[in-house]
Amino acid sequence: MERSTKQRSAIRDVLNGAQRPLLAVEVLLLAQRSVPSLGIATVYRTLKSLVEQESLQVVELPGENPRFEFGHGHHHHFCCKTCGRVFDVHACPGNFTELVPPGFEVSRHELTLYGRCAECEPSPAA
Amino acid sequence: MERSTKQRSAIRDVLNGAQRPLLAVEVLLLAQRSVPSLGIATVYRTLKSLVEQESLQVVELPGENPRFEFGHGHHHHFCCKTCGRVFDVHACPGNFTELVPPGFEVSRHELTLYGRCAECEPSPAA
DNA sequence: ATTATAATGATAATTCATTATCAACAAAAC
DNA sequence: GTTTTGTTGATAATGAATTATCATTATAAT
Repeated sequence: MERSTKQRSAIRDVLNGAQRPLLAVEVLLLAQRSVPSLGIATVYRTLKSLVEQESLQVVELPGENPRFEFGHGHHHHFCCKTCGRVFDVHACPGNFTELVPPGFEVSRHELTLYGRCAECEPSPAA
Repeated sequence: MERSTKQRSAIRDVLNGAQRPLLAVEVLLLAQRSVPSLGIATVYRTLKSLVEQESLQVVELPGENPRFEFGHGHHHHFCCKTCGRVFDVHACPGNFTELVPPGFEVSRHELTLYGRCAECEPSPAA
């Protein structure tokens, strides 16, 4: 049977606590705060099984490594070009069916916004 | 000086002819119609220099390898889940500034639509 | 506390796209 | 046609993320 370990709890907690999707490396670093000995292999193993067994979602942004977050409905993402962090955007402009030519059928969409997050300074030469 | 070769013309022609961004492998296969001996190394070399020197744009879709297309203004993409091809979508819903929390600044956006293209059959059990 | 075995962590191995290497080839100048 | 040297293609090498291996550790039942 499956055992409960401090490593898995730490990884779960980190994913639950973050308000944003995390890279495997981010999970590692954040979870090492509670379990310093944590290795990257355990992170990958746990992420993989969470994705297979539960509601952990894989978030893929263009040209970036997969991020992970516990699912909470349809939403989009904002990527800060300064700090590289990705935030959830819970608003959605709606359906984009009318953007495509006749004969095309839209079933899903992904929207990624880029810019500067609230915590990052505006560029010096304003 | 730079030399003009049949390989480069073939690659250029393929990129110009396609109405959509192409993977390196797609460029290879399409260009081999005119130059059967064409190797993948030449494709990568040519794509790289075109991106550096000219208006060849890199199109990154979530979880996919980069595609390439000659630039023609701001637009988005439609990815057919059946055939895997990516098409240009020249319409744009506009700016998404109001979707993000105060303090956040949106400078760019990427929109990817998924569904079925006009050439692919609808799923059998309608 | 003992035991069975699932889980961990260090790291080797894998995967796969992309890049480097280099001998053979070919474009452009002469 | 000959020469110069940029270009090509086969393939080895690289890089980076992820996965497998395996001895060790730790959970949970007894």
